[in-house]
Amino acid sequence: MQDLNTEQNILNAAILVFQRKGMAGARMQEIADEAKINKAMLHYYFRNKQLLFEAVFMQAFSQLAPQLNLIFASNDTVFEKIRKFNSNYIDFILKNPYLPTFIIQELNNNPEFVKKFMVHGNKPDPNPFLLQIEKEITLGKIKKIKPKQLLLNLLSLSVFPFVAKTMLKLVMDVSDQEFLELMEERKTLISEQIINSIKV
Amino acid sequence: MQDLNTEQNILNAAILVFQRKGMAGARMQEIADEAKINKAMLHYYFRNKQLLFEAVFMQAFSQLAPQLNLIFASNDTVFEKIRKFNSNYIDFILKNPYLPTFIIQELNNNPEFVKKFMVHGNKPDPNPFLLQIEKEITLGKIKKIKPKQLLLNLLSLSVFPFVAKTMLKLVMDVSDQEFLELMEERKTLISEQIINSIKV
DNA sequence: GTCTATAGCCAGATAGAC
DNA sequence: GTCTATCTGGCTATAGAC
Repeated sequence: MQDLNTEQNILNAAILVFQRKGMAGARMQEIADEAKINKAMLHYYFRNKQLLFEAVFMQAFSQLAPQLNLIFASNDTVFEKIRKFNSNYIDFILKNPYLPTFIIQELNNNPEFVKKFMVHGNKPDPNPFLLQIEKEITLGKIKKIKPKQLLLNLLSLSVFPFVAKTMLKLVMDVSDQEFLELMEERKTLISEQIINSIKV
Repeated sequence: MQDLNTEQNILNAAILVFQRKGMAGARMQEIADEAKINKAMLHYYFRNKQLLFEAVFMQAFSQLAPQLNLIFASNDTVFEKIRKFNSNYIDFILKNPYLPTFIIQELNNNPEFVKKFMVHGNKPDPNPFLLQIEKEITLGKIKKIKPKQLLLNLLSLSVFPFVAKTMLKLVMDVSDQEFLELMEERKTLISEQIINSIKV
């Protein structure tokens, strides 16, 4: 796992630390320790903290967006997309549980900065999905609802538990194991609830 | 609005800055500027940054929890609680939009620290609500569902849009005005969707 | 490419006059 | 209680040997 590539090794360590502490709270020394290399190496490879952070953020963000667009832009029906979204996306987040929190946190602390990454193929584009919802409503295939509200519901139900995991575990008194089981169950639970709410 | 009380004046300024930048990113100078007082005053009143932060966090947290418990512990039916929760809680967050993000962010960055506040009447306690759901399921009043999943749905649908607001505005191309309208609509929209999903 | 040593800066904290 | 001036420590960043 080590030394395949010092640069990727640093990135992996930086992801962990930036995710735990955020940009401002992260320490270059802690990243170096995590990567088991010398602190000076960080500067050798990434010049400074800001650039290292941007590399980490870029990598995180560019994983998330295409994943979303793949589903939004496919040829499936709205029902199928909802099912696929929950199944695939929750799976994806389970494998990268830090991503949503990290992105939302840094986006809140530094909204301007993030817009830099919102270009080319990196921007999540829900428009195809929103237009499709309009269309299926007109065709009488699903109940009337503001497309953005439907999308909000979809995102809220699937992403929120991960963002608020620490709080939820505390408040609802849930173990890591139970949390995983609940998330596993949600893959289908949420889909059925949403579909049920718009089924004609 | 100023000088009523220097201590509260500082707290108000600190809330703003800590919310924008988080504990690590916040600067004592920025808080002093925001409060239009001298930096030394911060130390005079709150001794150090950590204690000032704890005072801010405590104030934020102790607003949120009772608000929740009031609804969870009332004598209403599950349906009524769901309606009240969405109406009251979204209203409350609209007036304090920084609260959920702030709490979730600092809780993620420093899980240990937060447990200090999770005592006395300050801990959100969803148990009465969870037990009530079990009971109404047994009585055949609502469909079978894991109580925790229902609570997760409720919290997700109402809180997530606020936590992810910056991201959502960017991705869904929504103005502040439109965001408010969507949230206003959600007060009833969400309730009906959730109730619909568990109605026998 | 990797390391040690250190420069330089910035932010939290305090001393002390008023 | 409020201010100015200043100390101190910690952290980013670089110089330079190997």
